[in-house]
Amino acid sequence: MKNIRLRFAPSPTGFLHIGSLRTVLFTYAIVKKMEGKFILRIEDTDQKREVEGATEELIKSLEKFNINFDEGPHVGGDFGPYIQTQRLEIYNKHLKDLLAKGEAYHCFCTPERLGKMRADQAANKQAPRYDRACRDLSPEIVEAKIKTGEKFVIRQKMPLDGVVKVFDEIRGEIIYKAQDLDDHVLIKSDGVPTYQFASVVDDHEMEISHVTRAEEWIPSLPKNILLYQSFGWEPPKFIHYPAVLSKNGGKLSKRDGDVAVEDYLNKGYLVEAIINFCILLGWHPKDDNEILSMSEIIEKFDYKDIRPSGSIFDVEKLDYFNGYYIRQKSLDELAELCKPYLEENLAKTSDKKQQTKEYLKNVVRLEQERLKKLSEIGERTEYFFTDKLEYDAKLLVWKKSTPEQTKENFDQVYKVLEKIPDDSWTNNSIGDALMSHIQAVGGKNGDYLWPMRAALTGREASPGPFDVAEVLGKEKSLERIKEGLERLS
RNA sequence: GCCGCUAUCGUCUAAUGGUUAGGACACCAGGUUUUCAUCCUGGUAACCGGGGUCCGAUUCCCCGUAGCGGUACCA
Repeated sequence: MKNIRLRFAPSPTGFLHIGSLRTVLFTYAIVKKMEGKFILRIEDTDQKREVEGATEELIKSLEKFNINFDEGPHVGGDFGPYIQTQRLEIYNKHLKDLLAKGEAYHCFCTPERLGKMRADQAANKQAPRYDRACRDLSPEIVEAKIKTGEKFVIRQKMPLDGVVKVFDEIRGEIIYKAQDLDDHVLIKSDGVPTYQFASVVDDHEMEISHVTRAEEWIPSLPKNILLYQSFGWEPPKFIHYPAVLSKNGGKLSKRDGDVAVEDYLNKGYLVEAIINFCILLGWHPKDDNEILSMSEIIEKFDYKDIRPSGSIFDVEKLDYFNGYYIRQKSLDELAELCKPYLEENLAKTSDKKQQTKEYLKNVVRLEQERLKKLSEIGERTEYFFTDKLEYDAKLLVWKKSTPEQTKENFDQVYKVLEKIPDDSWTNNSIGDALMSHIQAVGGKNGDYLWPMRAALTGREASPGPFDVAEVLGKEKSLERIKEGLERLS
């Protein structure tokens, strides 16, 4: 039985894309479920597109999701190096083998010639494909051209007829006609291999048991399989993940919202929520229970259950998961997570009491069940930190009540609250005092509580008045009620 | 153009050769001793189209259509 070894093989071309994260998550779930090894390999054969520091950022991002590798450029391993541009010698060795077997050939065609060829093919409504002009050059000619310094690439020699049968673990057998396959480039003129060559060599050399990648790679599967055959290697299993699409069905791009994982993190999406949401894009647990921790995912994951069709990234459902996980957090942890988003509010107040950890926790507590994203905490709790509330006096009047009535009720509320001793200024005692007063005078709750809440917060919607009053403190609360009373005059 | 993949509520999805086609998000309504939120209850909402095969197709096959992907000395 072959060892289970899977790899994540990104190109260091920028930030970690949310679609790539789904790829990692799927792969990670498979590896852990099968108790295999997880390898990070950096595919940097396109040096032009490489972004400085991208690999480090990527690893950092993944660490936030608790995705760790058994082997990789940052942790080492027995199958290194794990960066493709450091493996050139390995590719060279295998290339010689391939050339000797006659499975690949030198091509001296210039980019100009190829461009013209493709233009002609397009004009004639033909499929653009290399015309194989160099495929049957004699060894002598090839050698002579190399000697004169002519630039060349190495192309894979495709079969001229017949079919190539490939197997994808999710979709089953796919059959390609050999005539539809192009003699594509294996080694570029600068001697660096293309993805098609490097990935096959590496997956073999690194003893990868299951190649996992996005479905956009399906068309290159026949070429890859043929390469394995040319080398005389046994191919691994191939699992192509369905695409993650944008709201309008296209590729998930910046136009449709955030695509970088870090953007979601910065907006205050929780790691648990992102994982839970992403794993459900193309996969579903058998028992219909969609709330899943990473360990539950690993326990239940089976790549055979991955759906073949693409799925749309619907941020509304992510919001739901995020709200859910925010509600599950302990207050201490949530307050800690909210801290960065509260900085702006903290800067507004000079009141020392409002800058204590205790006050922050109380404020966060009142918003915990209302929060969809951590980043909302600042705006939602602004009134806890400002000295002067800005709002229209009309806000204070409840539904069909009148300003006169409201004023009268306000007066009563003030008097009741005033009598509560400082040391028993709590949610419960405030509530008890007010409710029994309202009952005694035979009033309606809303007639008293709405204006109180509005005066305390200056908002249409907020946590309840007793809660807010408790957190605000007696002095501040009375001050605001008095101010509300004045606004009505 | 050529090649390939895909097709169940708006979205993520489940199941099935005979079912009232199930769940989740969103949405709507009601309830939870003030608003918002939470929570609870209920509701609206789907088998892409056409042919076959079959006693019977959402399910199997073919065709079409649509979406997506590939068609680079990018990955």
